[in-house]
Amino acid sequence: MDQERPVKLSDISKALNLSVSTVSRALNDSHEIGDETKRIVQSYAAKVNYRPNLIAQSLKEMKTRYIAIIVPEISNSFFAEIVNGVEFVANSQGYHVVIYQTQDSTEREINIIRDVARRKADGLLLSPSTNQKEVKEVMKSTGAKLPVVYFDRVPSDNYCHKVVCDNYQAAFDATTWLIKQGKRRIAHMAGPSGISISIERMAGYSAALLNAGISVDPNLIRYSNFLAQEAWDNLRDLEEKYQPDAYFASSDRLSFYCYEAVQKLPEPRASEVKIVGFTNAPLAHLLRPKLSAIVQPAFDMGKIAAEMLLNTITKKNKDIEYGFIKLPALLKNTE
Amino acid sequence: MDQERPVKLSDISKALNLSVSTVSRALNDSHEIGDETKRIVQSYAAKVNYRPNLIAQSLKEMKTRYIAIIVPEISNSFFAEIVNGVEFVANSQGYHVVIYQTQDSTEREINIIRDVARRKADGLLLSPSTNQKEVKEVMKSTGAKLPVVYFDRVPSDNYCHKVVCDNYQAAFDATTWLIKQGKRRIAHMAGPSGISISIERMAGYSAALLNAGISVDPNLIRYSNFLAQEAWDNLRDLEEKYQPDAYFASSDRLSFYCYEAVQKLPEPRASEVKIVGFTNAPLAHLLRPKLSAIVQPAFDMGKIAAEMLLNTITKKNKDIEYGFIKLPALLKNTE
DNA sequence: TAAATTTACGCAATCGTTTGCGTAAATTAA
DNA sequence: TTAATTTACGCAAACGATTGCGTAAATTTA
Repeated sequence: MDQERPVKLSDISKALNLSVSTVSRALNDSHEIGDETKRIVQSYAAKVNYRPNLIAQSLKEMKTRYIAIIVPEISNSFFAEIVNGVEFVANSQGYHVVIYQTQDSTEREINIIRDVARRKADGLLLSPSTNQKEVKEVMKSTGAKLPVVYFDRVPSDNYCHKVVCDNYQAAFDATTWLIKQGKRRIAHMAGPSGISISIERMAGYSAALLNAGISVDPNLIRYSNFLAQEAWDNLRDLEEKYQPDAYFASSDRLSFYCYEAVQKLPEPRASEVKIVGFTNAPLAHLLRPKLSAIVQPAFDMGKIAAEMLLNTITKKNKDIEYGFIKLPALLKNTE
Repeated sequence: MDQERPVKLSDISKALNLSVSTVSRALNDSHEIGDETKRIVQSYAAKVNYRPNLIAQSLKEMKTRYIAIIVPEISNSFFAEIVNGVEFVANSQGYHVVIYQTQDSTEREINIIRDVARRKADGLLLSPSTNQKEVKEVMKSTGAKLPVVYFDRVPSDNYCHKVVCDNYQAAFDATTWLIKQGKRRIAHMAGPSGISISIERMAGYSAALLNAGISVDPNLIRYSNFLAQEAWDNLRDLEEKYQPDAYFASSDRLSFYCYEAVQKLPEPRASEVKIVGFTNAPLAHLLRPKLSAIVQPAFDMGKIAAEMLLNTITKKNKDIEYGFIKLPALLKNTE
């Protein structure tokens, strides 16, 4: 039953003295093939372990039955959980998921999008590190009609599918909690300015301060891109000049940079400065002193994003209706 | 320059009054096309943003220019780093990497291997959660001649490409270090029995004990599969009955289960029991008390595995020469 | 019983490329 | 000047599957 090369339809057709088209239809259980013939073909195909060549199928049908997801990095637990949610839904509907990493490089991101288009993925889940306009340009220039669902970092307009968590509320809650702990000089380690998550988290942070009668001090707000050096420089500068009594960190990485920097401070500051940050890392709750965490419902975000994408892929009526889902994020590990 | 659907060769050929074959050859810089024609075709193709359809190319050439990597889970830093190493090499050679997760399910693993074969990946990097024999069976039944490089968990025979770290030495060093810390009742939390890494790490652990004149106590050795519950049960049982003074954990997950279990113990045990475990998690070094870590050179393992795979893919002479690379792993975070 | 319909299959085009082969025209060699 | 070669292109098959259409034979209908 083993063979040297994959069995194809014409192998079966020759062996059974049937035409290729009959074999194809028999395997696809077409009504225009006799029951007896079907039985013969199907059992023979099973015996020789026939598997349709997916490339040929894809070329014919102009469908690949796979969706792509582009994330900054897979080792980030937040994105890993999203991927898991996506796979959960996609696999259950017979789709495969191809994961791409941009490592937060615009160049890589654009190349990947081009490649996804050329390989004719049926859809794309995207959390762009890049300028939104540029992404849409690239997408258009491929000429592909590639359905896209944005998640986490999303465009500001309403002409696209989006899945996010309630960044504003989460940032508000986190900052408010720090204030309740008696903190007043709360630094905000923000991600790159200009992208949706940074803007919303900043807004929540500011609102919480103002709500508590604390004015927003621009000196305590630092934007960092994805390079570790920039974050470290910001942290050192903050410690030297302003000595905040708490940090609110806007991403997984920034949370850990903050945590590490604070732990290196001399006591008693090291154990007095409180930190709360966005993170889905399962190890975070093992840290002492605690790193309080805003945990996003990443798995669900992935599930929902995949469902939206597959819906638009398989939809018959072409009138698009853009979806915008916002899920709550929870503050955890606050003793 | 934008268009509604992707431009294909025949679009260009019509627009320029040339045959499709001439256009194809011109774009591929064939010597049998005049310089002037080439210039015209290439500039027009650039103008209309022509990108070859990779599915059609793949079907024609029976090559897809992508390789697959199958890992238990991507959120595990060890595997994430391996993937990064693989992508580093593969991308530089024009290959794309498709990542699959088995979540340590045999069923998923087999389905994925089948799918990889059907989609005609040019090669496969595999760290099987599954019975080796079964994996080879499945591979054979697809009829695909799919080059494979195993990494981390590898078959015992020498008729395949393998990349591993020196598990024996690392386990020996880790155990020896614990002994030097004055520990005698060192428990070993091992992974599933029967797979290469478990066997080798167990051997290193035993050798270190014997080397120090300590007999190996089977009660202190616990095999756990990938389910958290099993590990927790083992840990509770160990604590109730034997109260080891140190733990040597054989994987990322087991390390953290151990760490968490120990931290929950009443003092002074919680701070006296020492733990050393295999982990590549960047957060591990932030833990206090320390979690000493055996760090595998995951990025390099990924690079080497990808190089081996791409070599066998692109090799002209068909006589296979199997490679077996073993890299050292380092004990870190031991103050 | 003749006509209409259904059943069960084969032929050939198609998806978008690549490539072996054929062939005029242009060039070189004899 | 004629023959041999090279240049520069087009035709058509191929990769492996799906599918519209055509058509004998079998069945049903009038």
